[in-house]
Amino acid sequence: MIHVAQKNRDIGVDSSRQTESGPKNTEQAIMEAAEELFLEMGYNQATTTLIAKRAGVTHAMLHYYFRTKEHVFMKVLEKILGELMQSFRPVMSRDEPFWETLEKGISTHFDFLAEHPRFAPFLYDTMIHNPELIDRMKENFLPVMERVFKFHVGRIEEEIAGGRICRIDPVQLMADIVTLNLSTFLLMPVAGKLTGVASDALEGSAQQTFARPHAQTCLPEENPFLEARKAEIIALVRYRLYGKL
Amino acid sequence: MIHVAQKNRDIGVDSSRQTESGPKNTEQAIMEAAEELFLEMGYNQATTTLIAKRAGVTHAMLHYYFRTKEHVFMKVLEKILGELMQSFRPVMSRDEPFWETLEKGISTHFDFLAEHPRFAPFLYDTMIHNPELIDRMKENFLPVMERVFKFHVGRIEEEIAGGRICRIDPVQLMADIVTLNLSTFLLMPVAGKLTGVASDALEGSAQQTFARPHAQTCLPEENPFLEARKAEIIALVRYRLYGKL
DNA sequence: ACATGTATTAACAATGCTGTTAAATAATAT
DNA sequence: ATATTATTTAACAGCATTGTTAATACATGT
Repeated sequence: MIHVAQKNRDIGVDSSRQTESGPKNTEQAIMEAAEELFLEMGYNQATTTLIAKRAGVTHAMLHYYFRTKEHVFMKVLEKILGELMQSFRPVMSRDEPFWETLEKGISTHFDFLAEHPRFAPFLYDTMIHNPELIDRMKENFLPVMERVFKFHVGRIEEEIAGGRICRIDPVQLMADIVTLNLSTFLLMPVAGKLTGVASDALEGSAQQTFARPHAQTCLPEENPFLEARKAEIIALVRYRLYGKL
Repeated sequence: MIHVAQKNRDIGVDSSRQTESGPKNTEQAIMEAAEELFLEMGYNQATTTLIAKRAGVTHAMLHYYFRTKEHVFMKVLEKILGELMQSFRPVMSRDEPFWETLEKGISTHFDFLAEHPRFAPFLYDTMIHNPELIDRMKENFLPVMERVFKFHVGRIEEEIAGGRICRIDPVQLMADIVTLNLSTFLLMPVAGKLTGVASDALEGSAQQTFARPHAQTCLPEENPFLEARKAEIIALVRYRLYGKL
């Protein structure tokens, strides 16, 4: 195997002004391999040796560029959470009607998870097995999430006060939305195993988890199951708020 | 430390006719410690050395009674899944009206997860990181789960055909129910970390995960949050089926 | 050409994990 | 009492993992 960094050095690649994707210098090759493997297998299972191997680099290089496994992980997590935070920027408009905003919020959340199908399992796994790693990241991304959350809770409360939707605990409704969206990518792949039935409906769609490493994105528009699932989640919330028994 | 088996042998305890709970003979002490640790930390993190230590037994004893770590795990999993299957027995009556049956199904599912709060995280974790262990158990418990699932799908289809509920994909509805219930115990503890808000609402309730090992049960009746959550999930499904926009 | 800092390699140290084994100890049957 | 079987211990083998290090190759400026 020709090691990336060596190869690039041979052909005189300047690592500081790369534009295309794909492995460039050793450090970046390690970062990319690490992101893949951490998302595929979680922190504990993704060994530094494996990461180095996928990066096409000797194992010692990882410890040369990033002192420890934790340092690699923090860099990777930082990158992913940055993308997450960005995706929520356009949802915070007070100019739109309530339902349009809420639907856009649900949809945006769902779409982000669809575009990063391994993010939900990865995050959950990390919180369970390595909560200290998440805690150390909190300061950076928690305030953003909290602002989004409170924005929607506030708007729900306004609508209830105005009698335009049914009385409901806003936190419960947010819990409904968040868990339904996350579950689509967290539990559905596994649900088939439990029921023996849903697996047909899920075929080739949300079926990627840690166990199915290499599916990178799955957009609802291109995937009938995800499209249907997203519509169902929005329907659930709409009936809950506007349906009359 | 006085080792259980030794101690019990000293005082002449007959392991075959024990009735009370708590460690009896060495084998049972290992089983109980293993169940605790597997549920707390998952298969990979629960080392045989740790299990033996908690059982108050030397590490070699574990390999004497159960040849391998896998054998211990299979025994434990068998026990837990047995309890799961039992809990679903009373839900399969065709004599009740549709909504009563469905509500009972939702409630039973929710209550089982509430009584075994670490079961959902544990099962999910095992399916992600050690799917082969689950697969080997499939024959025993999958048919039961599948029968329950198909029973409800069938009844939903009948109700739709009779025009008594709105038209909806039964699999989607089942997905809603299963994921909402599971999520309560799978994602809620973690949701607080993400939003920074829900954590107040969850205080001291579903807050136990792998990270909070020692909470054994949490019944909805004794826990305002869980009671509210269960009611909300049932409400969601009811509005979805019977609500008019 | 040479000096200097950077990148890379291979080998190793330390730790922790699963599983084994030989010997010791206790219980039980005869 | 003695032989036999079941239980327990301590030590160890083998492996994987994280992280280190000493030596080497390369790049670049002078």
